[in-house]
Amino acid sequence: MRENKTDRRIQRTRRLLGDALLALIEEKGYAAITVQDILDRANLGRSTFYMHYRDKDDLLVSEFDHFKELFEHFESQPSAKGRHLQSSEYSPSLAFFRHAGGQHRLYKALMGKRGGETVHKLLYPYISDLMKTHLEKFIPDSKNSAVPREVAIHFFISSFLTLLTWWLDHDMPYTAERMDQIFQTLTLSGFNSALGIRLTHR
Amino acid sequence: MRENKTDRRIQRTRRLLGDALLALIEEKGYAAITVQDILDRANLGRSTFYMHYRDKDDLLVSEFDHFKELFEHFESQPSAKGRHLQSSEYSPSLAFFRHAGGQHRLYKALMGKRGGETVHKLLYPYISDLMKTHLEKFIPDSKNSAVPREVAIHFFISSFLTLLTWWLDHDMPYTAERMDQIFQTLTLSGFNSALGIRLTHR
DNA sequence: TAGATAATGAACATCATGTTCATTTTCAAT
DNA sequence: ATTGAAAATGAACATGATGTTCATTATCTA
Repeated sequence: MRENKTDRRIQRTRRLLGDALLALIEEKGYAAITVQDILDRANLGRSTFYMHYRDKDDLLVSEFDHFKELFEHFESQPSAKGRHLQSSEYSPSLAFFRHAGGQHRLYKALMGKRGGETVHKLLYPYISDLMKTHLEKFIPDSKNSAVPREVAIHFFISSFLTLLTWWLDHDMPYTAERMDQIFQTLTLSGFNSALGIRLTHR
Repeated sequence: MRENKTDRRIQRTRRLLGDALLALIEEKGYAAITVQDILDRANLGRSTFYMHYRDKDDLLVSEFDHFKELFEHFESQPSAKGRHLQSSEYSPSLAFFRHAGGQHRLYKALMGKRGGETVHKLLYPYISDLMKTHLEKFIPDSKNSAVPREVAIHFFISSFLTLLTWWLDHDMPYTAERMDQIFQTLTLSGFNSALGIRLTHR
């Protein structure tokens, strides 16, 4: 079958472009990268790029999609490395920290400082959805909490992203487990007193 | 004296450019703005812009400097509106929330989502310095805290910026005092258990 | 009124973007 | 091995933003 081979050829080109992008993000930051930089790095012709992607952002988005696939695959391993998926104790934050530990390069390029705004605009809603689903279980409907529910959730998600980014930008000086524990220590009691609930703090 | 008049003329031009920039940031976000946009909005000639600023970023930085001047002036009013400067209870976060309330436009353009990365790179160190000075007083040297001091401080400052940004982007649905209280509720207990100290929570 | 300084806008060189197209490479099918 | 379809190529091009230059005009002080 031709299709398989052709696909492989296309995938190879795309991977070259994606790898070049990731490497360049680490070197000079996303904003400073030009399409020509990517082409030079990947040793590909100009029109090749536009054959696969609309523009620089489109390539970045496809790298982000790649990250999502990897993460979701990682998550779907029932208990591969992770005894972290036992229903009641499942914590999306720990899953992210763990996965990031194994996918240093991709995570650092996308979520580190040098990744830039575009990624953040994709990342926030993605993590937000995951966390919200998780949090919904714990948050009561109480109207008279000390802090508006919306603000507390935003705080919680932003704190996680802040710490993940910090960790990656500092070359992961602590284990994923320690980072998650730090995250929980910093946010959980505030989150609890804000909403008048108690999340289990492992 | 000639200087006064000339200065006034220059200042007028600069203000036109700055105002145009701020308005455009609110409309389309900093990244999407072109120098020509600013010129059209301000009704000025192309070369006039480059007579005053090196590039778009230079103009933005000067707006940021303007913000700092305003804030420092606001802070130096011994007790203008604020009984918020009584030494022991002084809180930089409340000062910011209050000042932002009175300078909605400038703050929203600079610190809101649409302000972009450049401002954040200026803003973080600025707020960081202010807060650190404030925090130093409370943080002991203890080496065996639950969370590395560096991480806790980063968390604290980032949380503040996150909430300030959220507040501005949502058109300040709460008073400055309420926002500061929210900020303290969300962060202080975590910060305390992280470092094993107790900040006074007004 | 004269002299100095600021503002102007047209023209220009440079650079990145995204498109087009004729040509070449690659590979599966025969 | 040959062929034909899909993919890769790179030169050429149009467009639009950037930042500079300069001769001219406007503005204000002395």
